[in-house]
Amino acid sequence: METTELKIIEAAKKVFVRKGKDGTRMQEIADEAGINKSLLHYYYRTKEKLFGAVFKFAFSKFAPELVNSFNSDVDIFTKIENFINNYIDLINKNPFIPLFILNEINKKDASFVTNFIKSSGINVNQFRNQINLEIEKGTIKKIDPNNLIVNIIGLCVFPFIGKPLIQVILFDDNENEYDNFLLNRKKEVAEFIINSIKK
Amino acid sequence: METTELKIIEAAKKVFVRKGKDGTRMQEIADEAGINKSLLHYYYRTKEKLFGAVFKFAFSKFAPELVNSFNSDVDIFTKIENFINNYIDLINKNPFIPLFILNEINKKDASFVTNFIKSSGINVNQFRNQINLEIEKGTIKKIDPNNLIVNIIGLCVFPFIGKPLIQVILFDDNENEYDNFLLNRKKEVAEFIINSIKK
DNA sequence: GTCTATAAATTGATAGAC
DNA sequence: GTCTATCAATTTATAGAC
Repeated sequence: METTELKIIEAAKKVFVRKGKDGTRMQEIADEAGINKSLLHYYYRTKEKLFGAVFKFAFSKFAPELVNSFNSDVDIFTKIENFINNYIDLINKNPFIPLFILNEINKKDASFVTNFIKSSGINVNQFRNQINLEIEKGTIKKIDPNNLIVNIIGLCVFPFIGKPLIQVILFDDNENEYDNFLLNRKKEVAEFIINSIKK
Repeated sequence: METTELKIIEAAKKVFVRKGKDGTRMQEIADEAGINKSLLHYYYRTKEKLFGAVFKFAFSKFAPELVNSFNSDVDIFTKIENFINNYIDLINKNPFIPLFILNEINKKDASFVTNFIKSSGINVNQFRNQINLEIEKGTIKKIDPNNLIVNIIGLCVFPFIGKPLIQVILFDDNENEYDNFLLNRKKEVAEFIINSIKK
């Protein structure tokens, strides 16, 4: 099915994610969708509402993976490895969404962010408990669970949002080398984290 | 000294860094500086040129720290600890600059990024060699230097650009708890990395 | 539902008085 | 150097024909 509404939302995703809310022109979305500008307003009354739909989509793309991976019922090392594999795969398929989310969410006021995330169902308690349990059991070294969680996510996300910088500084602007770097990244991150926490 | 030009650039930094190039209005910079909008154009002919000055400043704030820390002549563990301490201090003093840089640089075309960074003098060869040497000597475990460098920087930067998200997800939107988390972060990151690479 | 035409508001930039 | 007034272009949004 290729309805107009679908064409609009797909085009809006492309342009908003690449250029941000402020940098996006309704005309460009219309061009990308191959339709008239007025039709955008017919389906989504305002730019703000269209942006809202795109933002919600972008966020909901990444939240479930977080929830499912962190709450799955496997041992801690497998869980960490699974998360890294799945999350980096996901970012690879949508490389511009993380920076888009981080950027737009930093502009929103606090209450919006709170309400939005609360309704997304992200909950890390199960994983937090598991980390503390493994520390008690002596499987892993003592570490603050919140710091470990931030480390895991940060190590997955940062290479993508920093790509233009890293590619030039570390790889002499060679995109092939950078793609190769990203290919190995899953293995490297998992190893780096496991090495750090394993007793 | 409180010249007009200084007031303008200070105001421009504040607004551009918070709202990005596209989200910034010349009027808002003028208001922030307490002067007339026309004066902005008198000193910096266009918005683009004023933005250029701000972007250059923001970047040059973070580049020297990278260069100096990575090229200093100390043992690898001290170097990593020093870098983390200095870099997180620096971000703490300018918490919105990293996301600003990452966001704007992702919009620029590749040749601009290349030329800009090349002229900034960032060079990681000394540090890269040191890592390889320590691996040979058996001081640290085998690890790809580029991955280690990305890990170090990412672990420092990510908690700041992800603050609004992390604060809600991990700290129930309690800002005090998050500030406390950031306070301990230097120690935690250093420990996490050293634990991972030390033999 | 989809288009053309146009309104209404915003905004970067300039001209010109002081 | 600094201001007021204003232009010119852009851009969101709507009205109305088909």
